[in-house]
Amino acid sequence: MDQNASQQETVAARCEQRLSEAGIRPTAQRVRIASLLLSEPQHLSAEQILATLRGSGARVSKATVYNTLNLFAARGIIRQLSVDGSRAWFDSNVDAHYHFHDVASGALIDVPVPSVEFSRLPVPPPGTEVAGIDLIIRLRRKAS
Amino acid sequence: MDQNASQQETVAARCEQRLSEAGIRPTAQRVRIASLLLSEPQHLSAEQILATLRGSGARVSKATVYNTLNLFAARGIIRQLSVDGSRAWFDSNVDAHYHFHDVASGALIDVPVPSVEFSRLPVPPPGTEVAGIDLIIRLRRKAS
DNA sequence: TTCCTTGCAAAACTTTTGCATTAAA
DNA sequence: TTTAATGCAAAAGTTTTGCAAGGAA
Repeated sequence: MDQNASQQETVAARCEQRLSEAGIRPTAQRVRIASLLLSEPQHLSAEQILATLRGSGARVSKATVYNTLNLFAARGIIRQLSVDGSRAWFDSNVDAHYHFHDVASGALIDVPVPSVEFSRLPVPPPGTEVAGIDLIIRLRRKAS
Repeated sequence: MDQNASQQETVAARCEQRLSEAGIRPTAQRVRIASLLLSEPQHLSAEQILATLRGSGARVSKATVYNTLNLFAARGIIRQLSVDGSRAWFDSNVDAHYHFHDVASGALIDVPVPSVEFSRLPVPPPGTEVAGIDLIIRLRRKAS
């Protein structure tokens, strides 16, 4: 067994366990989707995931990809991002963090929590409380 | 002439001028869309605008609504928001500001700039600069 | 006239859903 | 065996586009 294969097996096994812990039945498709997303922190669209899986020989349907991503997001295994309205992005980093968005290229870059500090935040309207803060710093190419 | 009619005329006239200043030919449809949006700070979807205009007897097509909203957004007359990925929201307030988003009801509430203060922000990646900051504070119903 | 805008319908995309089939426990 | 997940195709929802007709300069 070469190193790549064993590495993938390790990732798959870890994902399987993580899904089980979340009460999600670890089917072949779900483990493959989880392995793809959770191998490293990244931002992927449903179509990208479908194309990547099919490109690597997996049998997966579009419906399953969407179902799975929604399920993962609902269980807190991934996070769905609204960046530009054209499509949803799925972030494998569920720890609190923010984003740079390079408008020209569409690239998303994680911004760790400690690099943003709020010295003042508005009081939520009566009867509500803050559930989360989505911060997107839009970037353009510097002229200079 | 009653007060309402004269008020509407004033709004329409103001919108017409604003469009002209932006180099946009103030056609009947554009003025109506601008009047609706710019009468007060608000967040509307394309469908809402279409329905409202048709409900008040205007002859407007869906294509024109979308074309017009995109045009206005490109010229900085309105601002397009990505809140939840389901559809675009158009904000008639183009001054810098942030938003509360009541996840349960979908409501959007403006947050004025002075009520948010950043004491630390990340340095943009080399070759880029900050074009804008989108901040959405998600709200849930308070349990207590 | 000439150019721009509109309306309509169709197309393009992304995402969801219904249902028969298949796989998991 | 029983329940849940998958795949396919179709549907649904939003937004864009092609093109003929209409309107402004």
